[in-house]
Amino acid sequence: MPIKNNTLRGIAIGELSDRTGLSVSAIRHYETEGLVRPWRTDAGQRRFERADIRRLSFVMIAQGLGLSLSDIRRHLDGLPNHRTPNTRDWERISHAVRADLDARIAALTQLRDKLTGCIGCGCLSLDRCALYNPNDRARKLGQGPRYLLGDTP
Amino acid sequence: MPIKNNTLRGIAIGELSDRTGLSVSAIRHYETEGLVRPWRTDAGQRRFERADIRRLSFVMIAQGLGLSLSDIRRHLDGLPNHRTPNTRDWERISHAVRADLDARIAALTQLRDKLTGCIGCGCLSLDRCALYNPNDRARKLGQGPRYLLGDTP
DNA sequence: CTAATCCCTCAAGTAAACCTGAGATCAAGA
DNA sequence: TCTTGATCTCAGGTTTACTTGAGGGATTAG
Repeated sequence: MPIKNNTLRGIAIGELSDRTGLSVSAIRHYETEGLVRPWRTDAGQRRFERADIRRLSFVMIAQGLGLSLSDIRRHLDGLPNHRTPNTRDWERISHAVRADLDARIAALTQLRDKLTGCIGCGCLSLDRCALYNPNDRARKLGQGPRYLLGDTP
Repeated sequence: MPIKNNTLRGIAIGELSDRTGLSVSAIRHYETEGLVRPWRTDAGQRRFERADIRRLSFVMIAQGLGLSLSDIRRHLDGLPNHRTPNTRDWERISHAVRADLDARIAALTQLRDKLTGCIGCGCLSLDRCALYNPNDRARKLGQGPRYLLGDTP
């Protein structure tokens, strides 16, 4: 049976997986993306801290809100490095996430209103439709998939 | 110089590219995705119709609104097959797109309000945060990237 | 007729966010 | 000590929406 509740020796990746519901591979991926920074045992195994559970919870929540991992990393970088983040710290970055969300909702609402105005006007043609604005459309950021809404590179 | 305005012989892909602003490769890709269905010359070259310009405009607009190609194909399937779509047809599918948008805005707004409620409550932990609802989070649709907002498979 | 375009079909690459082995090591209970 | 079960790394696959390049016909102006 795996080790449980061993705070002093740190939390192993499997246990963290159990506690967060994230897969082991996802957690490893988050490490390579800089979202968590576990220390290593002499043998090279990852050990996490209790605070990382909340960190990963934030990642999951922010993803549910539609943020990309790089967005999330950017937000997490707002946390203190050399002490465990407290409630106020989390509050601060949550406010920042809310601002992101507000902006995306506003942009989407604006587009919807344009579309509503266009329906029935015989529009939807390239030459005069307000919706077809090259600058408004998702810009090409190199290749790969476009950011669906409010593209954030 | 390329052929222009040859409606009888159909529009070649290069001209369609010039008229829509889409790249040739993008148009070919849209064909493989079933968004346009050009006929072929004896030699196998694609020929498009005038109505395809509007069709592609719709694709571009809908993409700007954040719809995926499969979403768009689903909408385009609502157009008549054996005659050129008229204004009323386009109106109808535009309404459907609007409904999609409304739903996404509503979902996003609801999430934002939950987040707002959570800020300052010392929340953001897996056990009691309203934001962490496994069913609300982007579901795993096989692998690949998650749909950023209101995932639509 | 020929050079200059245009077009065609694959195959493979790109970015994001992981998953799935393969082959090897580590840790802990019996 | 030995045998599971957990971990490790690294390579390669998946999806979406295309792009780029290779190798080879098709069209047309001159």
